[in-house]
Amino acid sequence: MRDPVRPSRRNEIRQANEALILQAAEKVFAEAGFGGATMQLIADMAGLPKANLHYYFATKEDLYRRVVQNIFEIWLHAAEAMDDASGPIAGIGAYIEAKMEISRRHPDGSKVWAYEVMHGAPVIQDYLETTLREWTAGRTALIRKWIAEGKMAPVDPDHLMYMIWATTQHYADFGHQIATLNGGPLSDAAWAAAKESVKAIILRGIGALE
Amino acid sequence: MRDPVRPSRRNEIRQANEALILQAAEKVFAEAGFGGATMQLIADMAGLPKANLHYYFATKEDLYRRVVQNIFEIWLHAAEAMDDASGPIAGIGAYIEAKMEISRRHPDGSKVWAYEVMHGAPVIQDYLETTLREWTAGRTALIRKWIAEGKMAPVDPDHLMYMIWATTQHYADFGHQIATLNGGPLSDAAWAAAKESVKAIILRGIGALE
DNA sequence: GTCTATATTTCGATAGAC
DNA sequence: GTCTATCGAAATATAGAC
Repeated sequence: MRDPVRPSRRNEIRQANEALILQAAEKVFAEAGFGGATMQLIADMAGLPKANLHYYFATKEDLYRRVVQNIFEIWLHAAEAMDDASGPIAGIGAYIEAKMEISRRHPDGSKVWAYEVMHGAPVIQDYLETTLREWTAGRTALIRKWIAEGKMAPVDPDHLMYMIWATTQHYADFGHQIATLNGGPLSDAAWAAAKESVKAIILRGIGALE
Repeated sequence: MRDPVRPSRRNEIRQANEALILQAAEKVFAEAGFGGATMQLIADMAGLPKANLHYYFATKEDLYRRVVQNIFEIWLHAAEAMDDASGPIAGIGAYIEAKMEISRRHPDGSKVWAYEVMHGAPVIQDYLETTLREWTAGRTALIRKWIAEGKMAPVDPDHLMYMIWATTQHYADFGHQIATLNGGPLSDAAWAAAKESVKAIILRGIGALE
């Protein structure tokens, strides 16, 4: 064989290193934005020489794009419980819980997404126009069905989705502000209380508790 | 006189140029973040040579700090209608309306604030710990009073404030995403509908409509 | 696949004529 | 107070030995 490293072994190395770099990149992009992040900082955090990053990801923008796509995929799967539910209390309640849990577990990914959208979505505009638009249309249709069945008040489904996104992601994107006002990071109990508060106000707000 | 420009005239020039630069800087910082913004871009947008920016603002960070302080001041004054109200329907309703109107009129300022907080508030941490904390304590005390008087449901005042901030600012910070899903920027009527949707869900959600 | 050294560009900031 | 020219630092990206 010309190559001492077998394809499968090489794939393992590539996958492991890509994951390591992506994890470091997510953190640095979240802390500094795309413009403020440097390949050197990402390399240091990953414990690799800077040139290795360019071996696995051709450009800084390619690396950034992968980080944004990751959080997007995670969010897309968060609504499966909503689709299976028979009504808004279980469905929207489960969706809020899932989104809150993602804010807690993946705050950096959420921040990178916020950064990307805030600056005009230069690298994921096509996702907004295709995948996200179709995904949203499906969920608002479900909400309209629940309204027609008398299971909740006739609220605007789009603005309801915006409120759920805004509120749940706020605990990630503005986590630093919340921690400062709270006198420190939210404890497990405080996170549970936050979930319940958000669920209670929104579910009552759409008339799903009566 | 040694100086051909009288102090008052000089002050007028300084004020006018500072305002011009701050306006351009807000737009560029909103579009690119602190790290992605360049003094050259800001100078081009203001129609001035780059060196003039350094004449009025010693460093890029000084200029950025002024932009962040501006939006903070605007938000602080948005709750005056809340303080004067006799209950949550008028008070919180007016606060939501004021915050929505600011998101519509100052989307760039809102984005710069979001950028700053998302990245750990390196230049306005002291504001969070002093002014914002005191301001929030005053408003949550007012909400607790309304709850004690039986004017609204016993929701957690802090999480209610987070929801109001998150939802209203979402229309500025994620305005690009909303416009994409909406098929274009929100019309006057769409903005009015957004305001009413947000008010309706939150006011019903805190039990202030019954 | 890894890493050192470096090419090239662009940034923030300043000097100095006007 | 304005503007051209430029310095020094730091960035992305690559070349090439191992």
